[in-house]
Amino acid sequence: MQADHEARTDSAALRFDRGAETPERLKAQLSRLMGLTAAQTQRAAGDALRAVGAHKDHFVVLAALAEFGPASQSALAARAHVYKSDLVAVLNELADGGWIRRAPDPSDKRRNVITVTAAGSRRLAELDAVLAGVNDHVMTPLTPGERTQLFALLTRINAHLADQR
Amino acid sequence: MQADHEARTDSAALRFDRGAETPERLKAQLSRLMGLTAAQTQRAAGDALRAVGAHKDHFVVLAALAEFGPASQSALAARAHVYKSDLVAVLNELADGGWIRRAPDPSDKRRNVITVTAAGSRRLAELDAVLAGVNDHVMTPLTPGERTQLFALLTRINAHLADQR
DNA sequence: CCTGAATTGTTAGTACGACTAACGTTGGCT
DNA sequence: AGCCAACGTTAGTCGTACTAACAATTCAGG
Repeated sequence: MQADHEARTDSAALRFDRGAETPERLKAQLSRLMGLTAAQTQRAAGDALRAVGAHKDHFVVLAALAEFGPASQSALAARAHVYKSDLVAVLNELADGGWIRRAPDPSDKRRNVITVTAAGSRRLAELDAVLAGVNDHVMTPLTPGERTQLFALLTRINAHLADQR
Repeated sequence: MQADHEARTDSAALRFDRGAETPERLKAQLSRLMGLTAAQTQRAAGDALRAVGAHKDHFVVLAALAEFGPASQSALAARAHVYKSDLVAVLNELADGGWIRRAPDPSDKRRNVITVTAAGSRRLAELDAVLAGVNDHVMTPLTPGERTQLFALLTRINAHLADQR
């Protein structure tokens, strides 16, 4: 057996329509199509980030820091929508890479002030480029107009569902 | 505090664009938009199924049985793309509801033959209706033409990504 | 200024889905 | 006969979303 040189798992299990092998009823389920396609996309993004030693939250946290400036961990958790408990590990990893600095806040000894380093800014740019590549790869079969359309349709659905209650 | 009468968690954490609160870089990531929207959709589907005491695999397995006829557990696992290890629990639940029968195969004592009961057919129709309602709810803001388009775009992306290697 | 309540970072743990490994039983093959 | 493959089942890993509890610190009110 020599079957896993680069795909982690099946990769065909995420195919929505396998012709006669796929029950017709499943082919009508948008939730399934969206779920599978999102899983493919996230796997692609996850793999690409893993290849450079990062993962999703690294990008999210660096982006939040870059755009909103230094923050305490709980402010950061709120902004990046990462649980403060999970943030601890993310910050440890980012600090190990030298991409952020975690310093005690002199004005409030409960707080840490998180700051992006110069290397952190470069790292963010790197991860941004990686993800741009993934997005492009995912949307390869679509024309520019179709890409815009897809983005718009998903955005409307997302806003609609988020507005519920 | 009295804030969780029916939403299991945040529900706002799945919003893609929170205006000024959302870092601009995140607003360019299709993988994020797709992931969040798929999560919303799957949460809606999961909640709706849970409300009638079912979950995703119940539907998938019943659909496969209904369209391909009685099968052994491993055949079913292959067709429904459910791991045979997980299928055990699903079949236990379906059997408890009286929706399937699990009988030993007389011609091969290793096998169980799984059959849908009449109640199982009705159950499938019920779950199908529940999911149709969810799909409709999710796509509320879209016109019929847009719904078709979204389906088509996602289908192309899914096929493209599944064809990789 | 003192005491109780709230906040901060952290550790630990739950819930759940996707996925793998191993095992006893049975069957087909030669 | 003997060996390997397939069957159903149990158990366990891994990753991610999410909650609970806790010590340290700060803050507000009497």
